[in-house]
Amino acid sequence: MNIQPLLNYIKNHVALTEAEEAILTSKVSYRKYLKGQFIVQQGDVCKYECFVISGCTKTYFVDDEGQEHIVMFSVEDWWTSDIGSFITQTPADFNVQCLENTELIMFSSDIIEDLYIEIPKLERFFRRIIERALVASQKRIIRSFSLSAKDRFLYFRNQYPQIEQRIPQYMIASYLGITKEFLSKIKSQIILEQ
Amino acid sequence: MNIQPLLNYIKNHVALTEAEEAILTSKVSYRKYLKGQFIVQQGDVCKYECFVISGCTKTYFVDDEGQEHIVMFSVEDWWTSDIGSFITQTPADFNVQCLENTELIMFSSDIIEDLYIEIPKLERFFRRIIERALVASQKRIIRSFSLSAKDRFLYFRNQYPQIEQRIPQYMIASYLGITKEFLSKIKSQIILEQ
DNA sequence: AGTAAATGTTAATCTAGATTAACTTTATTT
DNA sequence: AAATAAAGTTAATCTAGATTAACATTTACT
Repeated sequence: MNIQPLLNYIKNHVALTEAEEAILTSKVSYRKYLKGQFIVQQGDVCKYECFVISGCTKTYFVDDEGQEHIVMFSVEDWWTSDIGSFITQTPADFNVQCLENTELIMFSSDIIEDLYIEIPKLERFFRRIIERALVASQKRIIRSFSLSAKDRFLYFRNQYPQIEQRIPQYMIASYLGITKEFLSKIKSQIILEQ
Repeated sequence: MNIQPLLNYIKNHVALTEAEEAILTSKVSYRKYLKGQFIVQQGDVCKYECFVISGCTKTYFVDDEGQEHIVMFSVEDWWTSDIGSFITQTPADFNVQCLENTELIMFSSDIIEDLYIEIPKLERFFRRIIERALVASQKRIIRSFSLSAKDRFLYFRNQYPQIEQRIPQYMIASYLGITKEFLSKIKSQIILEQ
């Protein structure tokens, strides 16, 4: 089990002692998933918050018309979960599926509460992570209302050039809230402009 | 200073002792704003997270074309702030303006860090508040991608019937990401259907 | 290598919602 | 009670992006 990327990541936010790192390491679990497998399925109760060690996942939901909408991608050093389901222990709105073979560190809902008490610094750490996620989510709402599809795509390409490379274009279109045909049109338009 | 609504609100999440309530009360500040006044202005660094005791605010930003986009409304027992600016102490993206005379309890960025240390239960409290806000924000993204303007309006009307009553319609249109003319059309369409 | 499946492109047509503009109704101020 | 401003409505026209469908290219599988 390779937990070092998580420890490094935590180090950027709070300083854990070796003893605290040992407690953390003993409580979390490690798991490998294959490409195509589901970490969470819509309707299940989500039991884990997961830190991605390697690989890539998509978080999406299927609407009443059967349309798939991708809400986020997660790659190395990102988190993935249906946090709404996790914190309330109610059925998940989202599916989390692996787009590549993926290694995760998993925090179960039971042990995370213990960890908050044993290592209060971790409660601070998660508070900060969630604050950042909230800010990012609010900014995404702004973008969805104030930018055209083309500008949202350019923003995405600029912010996550690595992700654009490893994910099929029709999934990026879904993430941007447009059809794959229209993204194709946008891309050919961008090429013509250069 | 009427802090009781905040203490009641906190009670729903964590149990504070009388001593802890006294510490909290001594550290937060209380302020009244008049209708039209700004709690935060785009470009300023946001110094406070605010709990609304009475009144109503809108949080909005102005895009490059000068268009106003309302991100949220806050009424009694809600929070208001530019949380991105608050946590990073960088210039705010948003304006927060009072739509009515408004009474607030304000947590400054300095004292909130002290409070987390003095009363760790408050760090838990804020973590949970922020988790909920994140979930709400993610669900709003889903709705913006998967629902038509009409369905977003019906959802809003159903979730926040009190807010619909006290806010001008053109602001609700802005919150929904549509023009006031189109909201007007939607409403007359809904009336015809009944 | 050859076939099937997955992914991406192009173009014609259609529609939800924007824009513009003129008008009506409701609040506010004097 | 007028006058003025703010808020809401209606209708005509326009456009960003959806839908449909046929085709092209890339990737994976036997």
